[in-house]
Amino acid sequence: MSRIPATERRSALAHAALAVIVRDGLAAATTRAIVAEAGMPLASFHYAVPSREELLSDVIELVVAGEGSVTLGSLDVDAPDLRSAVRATFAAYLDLVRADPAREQAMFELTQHALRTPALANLPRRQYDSYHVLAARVLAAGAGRYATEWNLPVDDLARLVIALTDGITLSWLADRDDAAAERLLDLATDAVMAHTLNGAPA
Amino acid sequence: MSRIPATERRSALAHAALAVIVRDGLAAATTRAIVAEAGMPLASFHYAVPSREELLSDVIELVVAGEGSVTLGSLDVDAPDLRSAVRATFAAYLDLVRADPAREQAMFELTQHALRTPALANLPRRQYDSYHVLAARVLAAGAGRYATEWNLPVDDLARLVIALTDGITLSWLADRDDAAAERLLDLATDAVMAHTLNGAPA
DNA sequence: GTCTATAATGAGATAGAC
DNA sequence: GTCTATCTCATTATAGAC
Repeated sequence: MSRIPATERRSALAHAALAVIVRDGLAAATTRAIVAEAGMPLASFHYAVPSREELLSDVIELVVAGEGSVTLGSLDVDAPDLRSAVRATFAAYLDLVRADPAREQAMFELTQHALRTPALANLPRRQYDSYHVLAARVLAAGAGRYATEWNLPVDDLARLVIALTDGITLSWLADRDDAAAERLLDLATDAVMAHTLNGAPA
Repeated sequence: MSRIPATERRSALAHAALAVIVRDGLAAATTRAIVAEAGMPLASFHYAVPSREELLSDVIELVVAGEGSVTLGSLDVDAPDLRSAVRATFAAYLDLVRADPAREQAMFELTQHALRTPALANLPRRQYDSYHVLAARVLAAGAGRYATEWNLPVDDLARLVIALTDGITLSWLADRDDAAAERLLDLATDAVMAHTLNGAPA
């Protein structure tokens, strides 16, 4: 494990830590588990990072930078209309959650940890800012593509989308009820589509 | 600390643990912190409870039983119409979160912990069931009071309400943006009111 | 039955050999 | 610079005095 600069090691440790947190949870992400994941000796940890808390800060930076959460590039371009595109995008997101539930759980765990840690307490704001920015971009692109407009600021609608997304995720994680989740996707779609200029009736 | 039956001690420990988790987070809820909160000597812990994990199971039972989360009895009876009542109820909930953010955070932490622990993995389902039942009851009562009907099964709408509630809570916890939260309450109200029989335009 | 005192374990962090 | 071996501390859990 020689010839690797400290900054690269630090980054490798952060990625390894995220992998451990996703697989086994935040509580299981001990320094030992992290270096084992990274294939490094234990002492490399404090050679590259001052403390475990600082590494967790790095991990949350990864998440804020979008490396942690599943991301959707844009509204489904194959959909015949905006409503279908919105529905398909919510559905695609839920599919990603279903395919890797532990990943979304890890995001929540990291957010909660940051909120409890004074030195990290400002990170969740940036994390949700990045979510909101992403949602706003997707909403704006969708309106443009289907020649529609939203009847309120896209930032407000973005916050609704992220709130719905979190709520969809948490309820599915709790009860794994696919049928109920599908019905919830319909209602989430309605909630968004109610704010097109012409009202967009179902 | 004498003459207290083991079952009462166990219950006292669970309540003390919940208090510690709310105040300092789940990671800080060590056996020492819990017995200190309960005013008991350390050895009482394993006299009343086999292990820390079993006590956490008790704590989640408290939450499922409704002792943990803030609960709203019914839709605001002073509201002039159903829309106002729904808006006021969402607002009242957000006020409770704002008054005691750590409590809602603790609920999320306990849910995530349960999902990561095989022996507790079925508890979040019951937890969310109880949320959904509560929401369904409030929705049904509200429709009755204002002589309206929901145009879909109240259980489906209840799931939307809980999803919105979780989303509202998480976004506010992350950025503490009161103004944005207020606008989100408006959109959440719209989302619910879109499903009254007559469509209930804003 | 209750609690003091003490294991036994696993954690974060470091000294010092190479 | 790198890693083996170790330190120190906090944790869960228990033994044994009263």
